[in-house]
Amino acid sequence: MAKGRERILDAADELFGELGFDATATRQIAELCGVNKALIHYHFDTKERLFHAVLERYYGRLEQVLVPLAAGEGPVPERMAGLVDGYVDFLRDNHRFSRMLQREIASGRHVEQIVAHMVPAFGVGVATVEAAFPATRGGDLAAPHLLVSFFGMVVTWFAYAPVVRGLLGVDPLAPEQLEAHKRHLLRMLDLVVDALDEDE
Amino acid sequence: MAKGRERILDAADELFGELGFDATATRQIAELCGVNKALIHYHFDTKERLFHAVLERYYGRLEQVLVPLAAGEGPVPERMAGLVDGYVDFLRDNHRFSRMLQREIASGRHVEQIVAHMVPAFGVGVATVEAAFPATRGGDLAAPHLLVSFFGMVVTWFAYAPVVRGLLGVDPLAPEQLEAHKRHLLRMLDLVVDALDEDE
Amino acid sequence: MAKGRERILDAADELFGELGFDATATRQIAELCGVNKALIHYHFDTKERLFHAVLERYYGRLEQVLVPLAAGEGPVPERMAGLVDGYVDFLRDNHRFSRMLQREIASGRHVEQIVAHMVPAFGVGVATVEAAFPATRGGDLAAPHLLVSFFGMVVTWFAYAPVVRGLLGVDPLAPEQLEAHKRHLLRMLDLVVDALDEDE
Amino acid sequence: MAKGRERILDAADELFGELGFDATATRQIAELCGVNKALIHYHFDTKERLFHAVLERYYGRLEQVLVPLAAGEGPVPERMAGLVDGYVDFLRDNHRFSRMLQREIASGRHVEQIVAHMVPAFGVGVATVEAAFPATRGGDLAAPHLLVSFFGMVVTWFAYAPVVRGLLGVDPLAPEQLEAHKRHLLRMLDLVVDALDEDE
DNA sequence: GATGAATGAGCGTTCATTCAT
DNA sequence: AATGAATGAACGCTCATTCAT
Repeated sequence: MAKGRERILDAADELFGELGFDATATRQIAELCGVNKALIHYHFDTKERLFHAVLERYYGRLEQVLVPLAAGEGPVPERMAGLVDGYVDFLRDNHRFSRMLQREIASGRHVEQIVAHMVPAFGVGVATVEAAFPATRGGDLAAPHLLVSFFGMVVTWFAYAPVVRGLLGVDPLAPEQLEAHKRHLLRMLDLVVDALDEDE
Repeated sequence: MAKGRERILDAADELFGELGFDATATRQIAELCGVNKALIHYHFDTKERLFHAVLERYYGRLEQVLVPLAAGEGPVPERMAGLVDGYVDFLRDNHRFSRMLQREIASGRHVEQIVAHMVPAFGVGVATVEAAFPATRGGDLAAPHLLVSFFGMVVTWFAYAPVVRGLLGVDPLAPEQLEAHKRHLLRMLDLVVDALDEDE
Repeated sequence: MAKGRERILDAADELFGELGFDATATRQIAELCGVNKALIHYHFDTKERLFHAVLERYYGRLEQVLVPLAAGEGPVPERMAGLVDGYVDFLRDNHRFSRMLQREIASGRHVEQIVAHMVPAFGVGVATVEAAFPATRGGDLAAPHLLVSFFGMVVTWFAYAPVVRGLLGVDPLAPEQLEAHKRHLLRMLDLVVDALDEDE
Repeated sequence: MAKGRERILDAADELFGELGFDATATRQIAELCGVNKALIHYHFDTKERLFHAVLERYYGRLEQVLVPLAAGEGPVPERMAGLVDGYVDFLRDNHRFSRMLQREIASGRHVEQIVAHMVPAFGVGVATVEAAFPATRGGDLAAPHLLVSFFGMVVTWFAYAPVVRGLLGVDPLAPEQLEAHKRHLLRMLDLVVDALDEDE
């Protein structure tokens, strides 16, 4: 059975994502999913470990989406575009994930867990880009900077949704806006790939 | 007089920046600057308003730095580069500011205050870019997307410092790393400006 | 179970009755009955609601005593005397109740709750007196004034116990003094009933 | 000058009377009369002594009203009626006084001060009644009981104003209601005096 | 006479956690 | 697997009071 466990995870996901780790009380989680507060500790021991489990569930889903895209057989620039595309779609379908990430990273907490998941992905990314464009190693478009910049461009659009909404007057998470931003990101990628090709 | 007020602001800045709003207790702030807990409430009324005052102090400094750069007389691309440069320098010298921003924005709190400061700056930015490159309006390199992307690229490097450190094995906030990233950002800007020039 | 709940109620009764709502700290209540301070909020949510519950318990007891006396079959004057008698006895056995009432009513707080309990009793009282002595309606011995006066005479003896003690040099709550005052009240009632009979 | 002293007393009177001793903060008093909080302590030392001064001012006024009425030359029953009349008028013109009294007496605080003022008045009252109606000494209409009862009847009407308002649906402190209650009290006094005359 | 700054003690309340059942 | 009762620690905040000016 263990139906309670999943319901707790869902409620914790919602509240941690919406309010943040500190601002979420275990009492709220228990109330939201209709179980006793003590049951949370029975299943997850501490609030910290419950948060860990929520993050872990997200990373499981994310890797299921990104690994096939990264491991594809096509040319590198197309796979990079596919990853940007897939990552935007994933954040759109898991809109609380990016906010959770931003908050906790900036808080310096749970960073080990996040880094542990990012390091292998990042390693593969750097290796792939450097294999495709060996001349750029160490240049202004070196793989590590590129990856961080694209990661930043994608995630900022989601994490800053409330700010962007206030600035542009439209909902940055609405489908047409997301598509527009995706086209923008792919164009940026094009510019970079063209520059890398020239450097070659 | 009012020496206590400044000392409280300094301590609040440090703790809010390091731990976040929720994870910082007024008791900690009082202990850090050696004043009585009640004095915080005497000067700032609530913890919320103290945080507000800390942010406000940062925005005061930031505007003092950015406004002259934005209002310069030179060609637009050079002013854009100057702004990227100045913003990176500001975040380097106020390394807690970007983390505070990331956290609170992602938490959806204090967003009104942040937006209130960003809107005018953003408005000027969009108008300036569109005046310099009128053909791009509405395209994949439209001013709003560009601004958000560059803002995201700059701030991510700082806010994700702990992650980047774990990934690269070097301190991303060390002078040489910051310079390298600045060159990367300026190169990205070059690519965009070139593309905009071609579109013209 | 729920042994703690009753012990908290008892301790709250004692301290609210002795010191008043404002002058009683939840910490004191917890210490008096040997439970943790947080348990009070677990069972009663707020200090306000705890006070409410204490009052409610008193009204439950009071109604159990007075309703049978009021609903008796005998002649009205005898039932009035019975009520004075029963009310004095009740206040003697629940000596903190009248002080709590005086204080909170005079403070204008919890008045809704008190009025909610008094209104039906008062309504029955007025109707009964007016049915027995119809000619007095609107006169100087009109039922509402009479009821307030007798209520005032009874309760003042208890609520002003410390003053009366200082004035008379004897304990007004000692059995013989209470009996003397009860005889006084019944004599006052006699005078009124005789006057009402004459007016008829 | 000492203008500040009087303004503090007025503000303290209003707030103590309306909210009670505990529920009134010195900060509120200072804000209400527009002086600095520390000035209260400069003039009155402690909150306790400030309350004492407020009460003292009331007793000064009350004695100025009642002493001439009690010391009159006419027959005792008429002087008793005059006292009831004068006391009702005084409480009407100083409507916060009775609430303050009820509250603090029931709280058992400031009782020494109150008793100190009541004892001489009470002594004179008892002596006068016993001189006029010597046969009643120790009976059911003995002077102490009578005085407490009439004091209770008068003051209850004022102190229980919120309750009476909820019960009767009219404002018990409105002029016509006060007059009606005064007539009621004088009628009660008549009944007692007639009974005392018969006992003679 | 009057003030702004500062304090120590205490407030009601909430927290994550534990435990017996 | 699940619960109601209970706890110790900490929370933001308010209090009457003090003090230097």
